[in-house]
Amino acid sequence: MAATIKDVARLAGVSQSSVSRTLAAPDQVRADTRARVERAVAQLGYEPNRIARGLSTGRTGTIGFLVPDIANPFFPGIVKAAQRRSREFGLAVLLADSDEDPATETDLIRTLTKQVDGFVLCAPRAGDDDLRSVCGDVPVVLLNRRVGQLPSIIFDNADGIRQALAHLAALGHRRVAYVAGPRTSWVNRERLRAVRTGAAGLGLDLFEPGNVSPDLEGGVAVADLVLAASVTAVVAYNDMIGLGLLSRFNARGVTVPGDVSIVGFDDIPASALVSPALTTVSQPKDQCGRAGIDLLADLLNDRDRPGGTRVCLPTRLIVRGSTGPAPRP
Amino acid sequence: MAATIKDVARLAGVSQSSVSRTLAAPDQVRADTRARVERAVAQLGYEPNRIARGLSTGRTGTIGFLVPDIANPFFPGIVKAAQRRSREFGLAVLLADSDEDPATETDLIRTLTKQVDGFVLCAPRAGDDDLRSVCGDVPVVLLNRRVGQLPSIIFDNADGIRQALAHLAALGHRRVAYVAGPRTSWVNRERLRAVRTGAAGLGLDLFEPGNVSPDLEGGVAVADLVLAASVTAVVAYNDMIGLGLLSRFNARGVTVPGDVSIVGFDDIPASALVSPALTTVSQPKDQCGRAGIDLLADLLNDRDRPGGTRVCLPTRLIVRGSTGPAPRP
DNA sequence: ACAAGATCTGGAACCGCTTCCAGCAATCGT
DNA sequence: ACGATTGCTGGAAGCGGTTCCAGATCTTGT
Repeated sequence: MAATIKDVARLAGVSQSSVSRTLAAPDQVRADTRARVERAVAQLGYEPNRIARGLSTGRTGTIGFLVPDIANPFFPGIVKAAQRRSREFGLAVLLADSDEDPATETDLIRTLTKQVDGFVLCAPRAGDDDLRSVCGDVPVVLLNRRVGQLPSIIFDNADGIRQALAHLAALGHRRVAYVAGPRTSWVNRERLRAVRTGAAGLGLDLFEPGNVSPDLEGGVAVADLVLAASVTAVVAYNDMIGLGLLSRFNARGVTVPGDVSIVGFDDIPASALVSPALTTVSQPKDQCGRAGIDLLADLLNDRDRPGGTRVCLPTRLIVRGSTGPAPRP
Repeated sequence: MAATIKDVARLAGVSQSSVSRTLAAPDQVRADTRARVERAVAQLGYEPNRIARGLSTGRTGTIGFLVPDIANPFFPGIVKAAQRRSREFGLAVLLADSDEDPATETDLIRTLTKQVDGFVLCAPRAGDDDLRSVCGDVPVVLLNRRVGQLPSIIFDNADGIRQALAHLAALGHRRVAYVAGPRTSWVNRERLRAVRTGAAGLGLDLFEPGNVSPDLEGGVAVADLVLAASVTAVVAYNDMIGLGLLSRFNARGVTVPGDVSIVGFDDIPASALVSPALTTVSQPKDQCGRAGIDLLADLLNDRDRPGGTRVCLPTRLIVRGSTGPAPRP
């Protein structure tokens, strides 16, 4: 059995209180008491039981990290960074995967809420109101989603889209398609809006084949529609759709970027591996995960943040092989 | 503030004990008492505080799930399945990422060990003895690793390799390379052994360029060595190495599978997306994650398992575009 | 050297729940 | 109808910490 605070107290010849204090507020105990306690702690290899501590302090030293789908290549990078940062704060991470289902999501939050000090909700699928009601009970940081004034870390989707469109325009493209993701996705709405204003600003002719599921199949399914619309370039809601387009174009003998250019969004690992490699908008995922934990940690210690509680991270266009000059008509 | 057991007891007009019993062992309380408690529970929306329960029962309802690198595409699928299964058991999952470092790994296990009921260690990097010592304190299930008689779920690496070599032999390949992964990896040792016996059995000439890191760079770095050895096919320790080989071959104008065939191992998502798509040995990852939780749950309830505590899951060769008939000399 | 103040310490209550134990009521056998 | 089981229930003692409070000890100023 592991040593308890009582064992330490007995060995050191002091009271439990003193042991507790030595650990929590060393400057409140006399040097020699502290020394004896520390010796006893070392000798017994004592480490406070976090569960017990949690019961009396109401703080568990654990945070909940919720993702819609950990198997989606967009998320592991964020989780990893968050994980690493949490460890630096001595926080453990309770991972929850909602399987893209809003009901499961709120359910998970509800059941986990008493075991954690706070939540990081990564691209939550639940509605604004549900999210707001959750945040009443426990500190929450939103990642890749913004709801009112709630603390959040987002990427500069609009600027990413702007860069992508400017890149295409510079290559001589005049008519481009935007393949939208799920209608209910906050990020999709952001990107869609940016595409519309961006296209208008650059004088681009915009074709919108509608919303598809944000995976390979979605891209494959919409590819022929895009082709029939005689665009010379297509911007995809995300890389998976972009890869689906690429795959279907290849299959139909449409050359990329000779006949049509493709730009994705997210810079998932696979995008660099296909050929031609996918031009895409990259987001600092590790920074996002890290900043999410930083923000939550500040919230937990109700520290004020100089930068405010709503962070926007820059995006960057990565030009690879899938974009090239527009073909001559 | 959330309702406590006291509130429920007061409202129902019974003692705390009865409330507790109603929840834990309903058949030990009289029907009408139970009914009153249940009504009070419903009315207050009471849910027992797991922390408090954990303190008195010594069980937290949480399991630790440790991976070497969640950003490695091999793991998210397993984590996801494990996650889903845990939820069915009412278990929460504490995720830990060791960053491929054995010391971090044992450290994580040690610090988390008092917050969890048990661990699932996914492809642990620590040495056998460290692992054994951990398992003394807390129930542990090993995934993709076997250490003595410890409970474990592994894939049938040997059979996967056998299938891959048989496939190549059938295509007329006579001289093949095996690009080994990290020397310290248990899985690598398994696969290497299987390659040697398999090649001998099939009368294949085996070239071993040595160990490389199990990522894209590893594959790229070793590609020229493989080529210089005039093999017609190469089996890679894993898909990332396989993709690295493919990429370098492409760059050098070596056609795949015209000049040389490539077989990977793991069937990560990207392998299906590249062209030619990578022939690879697939492992039932979701089954693995699920079985890991099942096994741990049995251990936690010290149930006896009919199947024993060491499970071996089948592997399956997925033939794609990267393998073809051996070129005529 | 002594009172006032500051510093340190131990006792005890408490966090929310489980579980042992004793007691009481209802049931049973004869 | 009576004692012996059996079935339920409430009280209370933990689980392992933290923290408030009162009292003991040590400084300090004079």
